[in-house]
Amino acid sequence: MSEPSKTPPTSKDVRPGPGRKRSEASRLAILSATRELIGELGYERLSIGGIASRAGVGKDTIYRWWPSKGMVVADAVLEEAQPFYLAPPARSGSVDQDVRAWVHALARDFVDPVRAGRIRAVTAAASEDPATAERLYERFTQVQRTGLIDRLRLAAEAGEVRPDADFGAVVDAILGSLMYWVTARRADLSIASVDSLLDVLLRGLRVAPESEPEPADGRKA
Amino acid sequence: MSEPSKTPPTSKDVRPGPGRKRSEASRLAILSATRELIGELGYERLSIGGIASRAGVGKDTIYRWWPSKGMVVADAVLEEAQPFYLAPPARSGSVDQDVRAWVHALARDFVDPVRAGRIRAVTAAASEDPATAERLYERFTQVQRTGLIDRLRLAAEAGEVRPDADFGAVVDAILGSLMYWVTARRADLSIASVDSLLDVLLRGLRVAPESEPEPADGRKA
Amino acid sequence: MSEPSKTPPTSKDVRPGPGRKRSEASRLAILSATRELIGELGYERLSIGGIASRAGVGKDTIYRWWPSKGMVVADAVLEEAQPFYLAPPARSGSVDQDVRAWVHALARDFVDPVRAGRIRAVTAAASEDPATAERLYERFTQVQRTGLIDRLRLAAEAGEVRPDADFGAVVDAILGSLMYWVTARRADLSIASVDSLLDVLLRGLRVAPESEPEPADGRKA
Amino acid sequence: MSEPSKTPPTSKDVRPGPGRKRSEASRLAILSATRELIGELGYERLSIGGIASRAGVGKDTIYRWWPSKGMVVADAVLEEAQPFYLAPPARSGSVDQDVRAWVHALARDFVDPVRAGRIRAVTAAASEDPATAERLYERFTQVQRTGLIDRLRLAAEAGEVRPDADFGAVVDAILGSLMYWVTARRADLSIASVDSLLDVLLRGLRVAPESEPEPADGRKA
DNA sequence: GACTAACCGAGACGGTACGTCTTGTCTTGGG
DNA sequence: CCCAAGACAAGACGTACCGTCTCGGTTAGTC
Repeated sequence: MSEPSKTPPTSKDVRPGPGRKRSEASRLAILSATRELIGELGYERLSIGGIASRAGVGKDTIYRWWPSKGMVVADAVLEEAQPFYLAPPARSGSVDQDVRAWVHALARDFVDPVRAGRIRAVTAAASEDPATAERLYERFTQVQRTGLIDRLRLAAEAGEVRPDADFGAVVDAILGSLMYWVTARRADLSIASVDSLLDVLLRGLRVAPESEPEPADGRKA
Repeated sequence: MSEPSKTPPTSKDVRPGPGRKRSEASRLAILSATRELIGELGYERLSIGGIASRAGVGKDTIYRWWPSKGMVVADAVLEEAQPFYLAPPARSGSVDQDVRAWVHALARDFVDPVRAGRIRAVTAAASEDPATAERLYERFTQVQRTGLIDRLRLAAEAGEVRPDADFGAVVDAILGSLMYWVTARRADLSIASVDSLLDVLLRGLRVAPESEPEPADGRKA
Repeated sequence: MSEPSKTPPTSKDVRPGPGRKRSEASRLAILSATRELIGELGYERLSIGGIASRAGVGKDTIYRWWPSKGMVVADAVLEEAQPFYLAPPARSGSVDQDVRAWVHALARDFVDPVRAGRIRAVTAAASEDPATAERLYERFTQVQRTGLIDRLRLAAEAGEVRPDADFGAVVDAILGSLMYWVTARRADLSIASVDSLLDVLLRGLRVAPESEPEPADGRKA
Repeated sequence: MSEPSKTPPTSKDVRPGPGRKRSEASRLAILSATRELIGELGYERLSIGGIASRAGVGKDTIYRWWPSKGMVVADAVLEEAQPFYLAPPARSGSVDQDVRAWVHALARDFVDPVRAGRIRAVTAAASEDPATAERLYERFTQVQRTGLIDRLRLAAEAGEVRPDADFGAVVDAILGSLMYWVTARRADLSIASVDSLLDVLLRGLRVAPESEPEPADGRKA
């Protein structure tokens, strides 16, 4: 979940060669110090020097393995990310049940102040460095997005939801809402609101009970 | 749209007193230079000194009137924000038409690279300074949010949409999606996706055609 | 002792014309505030803004009448300089008595901590601004120097001291010693040391008791 | 003549420890740039940033090793101070010859415009910062003072000069005069004046040729 | 008694320098 | 070759003053 990002020793391309091996202790100390300092200072006031000093590590050891502060933060947060929401939703029941259960689990995590702080840190990191954004998207967002989309597609095949909806847009609305609540609105992310949004979305996705003639009016494209 | 932020001369509480008056030319030069530099450098590489130098202004003149880089950016962007999406959606037709028209207009703005860059800048500013976040929320997000919510409430009174939905959550899903697309996903915000999301949401909000028995299953709270 | 230095209303060249007259109250407040702040902060940490604020005066009122911080300090100190050492030494006795009495009076002033602080301030002012140095030399040092030299010349005419000595050099040694003690050596200026120096100098100036054959050896030029 | 002033590695108290060593090249570049800028701008208009920029060095490298502008100037000037006047006067002849030779050498240095400029700079530095004054006194003035006093004391033992004079006061008059000429009087320091002062002082120090009864009159203490 | 010019307080202005902080690189000595 | 320590060049930070420039408001004269 956080191998060297700069020179990833992908399998065999690096000869074991002479020289001291990378210190796992240092790597862990750096990521752990980073998580601590995110909690104490937030992303902006975090500094590479501060992490090195807290971790009892030379600054160069950080620069040797990570290209930027954002990447360190990304790895630090990813390392402790809960595994359950990197797994796709269950397929054992109705879409409603499965999606709701999965989103609830994620939302509960977002509600925790420590986790929310890390989400904000990681968001700030992404917003100032495209490479970090890319990494986070690949390793975090995309996994969730794909999992949810696939579950919806399965439901479509099962005839539970309309097959012609843009599932990507729907999933983005769910994940975007959560992000929006912990970053932009900084407010009370309530489980009730999440639930209510899911109500509307799932109802909107449901196959028309009869021959409802299309949304009809107001469509642009 | 960008009166002094530090000592807002709220109506009459500031006597015209002695001393040179604030230079409107400087204020405009600062905000204009800020917008230019956001486009050229992005928020992170923007510096107070750089703004001052580009604007032909002393750094103190910036620090005298704004408490942080974020606030300068907020004012710079707010000053040129289009007025139409600070106005509420029209009430002249179906909810579908009115909401769609309003969201389209906003989305078209988000698609413009210059505007999108400013949105990202303003988002970064908000994510590193709560005071800036607060200002932006008050002056930008809240206005839009309230406008949309009120339009939905009106529709509820008119029997167009279900009155028991959490309109706040729905609106946050719309605005959150847009934010999410220009910041986190950094991807192609397509009008088609926006439209598709609106389809699902509006359909989900529509009053049940008959005695649909409630979402029923999977509800948590 | 401290008329306007910038635009000295030398007699008649300025028509009395209409317009408000210079405020004597402001002038006094400025010089007085300057003396206070010299005591509290020393010359280096003194600022024009600080003087203006302490004096309850606009900065421009200072800049209108004085060209530099050094000049304000010069005037502030000159205004309260004791008159006795701006008068020449008495001519009522032996050179020894007259010179010693005059130098004692001056030295006693230099020993006072407040006065010594002002001397140091004025010295710093002179060392950073030639115009201030010039003004202080004219109004302070030169007066003393000329007075002492004249007294020694009178003694030479009276046959009390050797007429071929360089009285300027001797007087500079006296005044230079005092300056040196309060500025460079920052040490204990003791009246005893002054006395001892005067012993040596006056003895060295005394006419040779008999046909002493000249210093003879070691002369360079 | 200019080891680190902040953390002087006095012999063994600093373990050689890990970490990059202080760059001698930077140290020399800083002191050399300082001397250049003293000549071009004078002490007052000298700035740390200017020194750093001229030396091709970061500001921090200056602040790391010197506590103030004054100290940098002190080290810069001390480093190129001529060694001869930090050595005591010769003891190879009459006091007259030895003292005169030594003072001439010093005075010739003071006459040189570049050296005089440095003396003025160092004086200004001392006058605005006690710590700098202390350092300069220890490393420069005190050495000269002690050397001269010792030579006079030796002469006293040899019966060349009166043993009861305050040699400190006499030496201060010599050194003070020189300082006074280059700083306060800003005037023509002429070798002739120095010589004349030495005439008077040395004559005044000479043992009374016969039973001269004491200065007698006018003595205070 | 109005006019008018200069002075005054206040304080904003464009600048320069400050001393601190952080960045990313380089160097040293030890493992 | 890795690592901790830490010096280095670069440059942004926010503060303090500089000396200049409006602002209204206040005094004197002169019409």
